[in-house]
Amino acid sequence: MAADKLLPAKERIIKAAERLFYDEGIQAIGIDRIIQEAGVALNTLYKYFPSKAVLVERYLRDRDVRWRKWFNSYTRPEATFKHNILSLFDALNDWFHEETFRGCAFINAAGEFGDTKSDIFEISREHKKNIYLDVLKLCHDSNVINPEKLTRQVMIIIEGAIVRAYLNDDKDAALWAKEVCLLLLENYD
Amino acid sequence: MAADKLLPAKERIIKAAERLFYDEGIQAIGIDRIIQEAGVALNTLYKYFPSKAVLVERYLRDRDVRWRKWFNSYTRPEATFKHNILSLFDALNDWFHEETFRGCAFINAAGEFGDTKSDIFEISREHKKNIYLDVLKLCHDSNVINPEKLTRQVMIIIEGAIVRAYLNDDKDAALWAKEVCLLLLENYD
DNA sequence: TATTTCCTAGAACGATAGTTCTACCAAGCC
DNA sequence: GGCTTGGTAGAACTATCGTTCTAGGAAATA
Repeated sequence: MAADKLLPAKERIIKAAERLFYDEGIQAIGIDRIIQEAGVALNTLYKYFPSKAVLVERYLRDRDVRWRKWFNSYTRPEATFKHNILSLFDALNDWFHEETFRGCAFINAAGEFGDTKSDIFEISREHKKNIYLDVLKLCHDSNVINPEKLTRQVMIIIEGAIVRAYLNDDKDAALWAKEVCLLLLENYD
Repeated sequence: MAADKLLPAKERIIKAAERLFYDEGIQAIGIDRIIQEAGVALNTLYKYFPSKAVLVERYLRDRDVRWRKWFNSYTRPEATFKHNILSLFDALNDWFHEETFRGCAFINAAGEFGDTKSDIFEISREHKKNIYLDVLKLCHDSNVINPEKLTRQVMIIIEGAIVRAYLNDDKDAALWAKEVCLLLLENYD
């Protein structure tokens, strides 16, 4: 409907799909809703994306890159690894308070399709692994004995905060999580 | 197909629906699959459940009760609250190592439907709140100053472990989580 | 024997949604 | 002018799926 007519059609499709998929779920959104929201013809969509599945993949892969880029932007190379890890919870806190927050797109996608649609599930797994690796890189800069273990525990706190913020509507979950993480970082052997 | 013919039809339907919904997702399972798995006729299903939505609700409500009953069975009234809370992670550890583990049914359901199908989303929210209240009750038996805050933080660790165990295939997530929780309990003001 | 209850088998309806097809328009370029 | 490119509009095909309908069987009860 009210899509920016300035962008080329393909970009408008991607933008519309992303918003709708995240807001209302992948299976809940039909092609019709997407072309309506993007303001393009049905033919145009199928010209750029041969099937809905391809568009969904594109949505997830794009979001993986963009989300992590945004997430990591809260860290700085010159800061201590403790400071950087704690900063991630500031990112979460900002996210949770956004009007558009509707949980983790990948947890939701995995919930929609499970192992059955293995493509989508695998992308979700990769996303989670990618975040893990990003955090692991932060820990590697420290003199922590077991960075893998620490990263796993940090990731547990991060994922838990996301779920709580969404399903328990606890928008301050990042604050409580940050406290726990601080405790973890200070008491780490 | 190979359903116990001993149980009455309604029970077989519930059992089949539960297994299929949890294993493959709610939207992924059609009525046909359920009646096939339960070994009942289509008419029989519609006799007991006027619509799929009703059956889904039944599935979720039943699972909420059963899951929490199982979860709480790891605690004992005579034990200290610290011991009881840590025992919850033993429960999670057992769960994660089950062959049938496929994450939290309610996180998955919420991911499938989002706020759109508000009934299902609300049941998922209630489930999460119920667990929170169960844990809060454990904390109330202690002399902790701020039991609500502690409970929130414990819940973050629990939810995080579940997500990690599922989406990162980290079956030992409960062990790392238990360590974090121990740290939290020992350093609590 | 008649009747009710519980169940089965399978066709059929109706809506939705992904996908394809036909027809057409406007702009830029050779 | 003719051709390609990129787009629109909308009908139509196809499959799936939730749901309803018809017909009938088997066992218990009156």
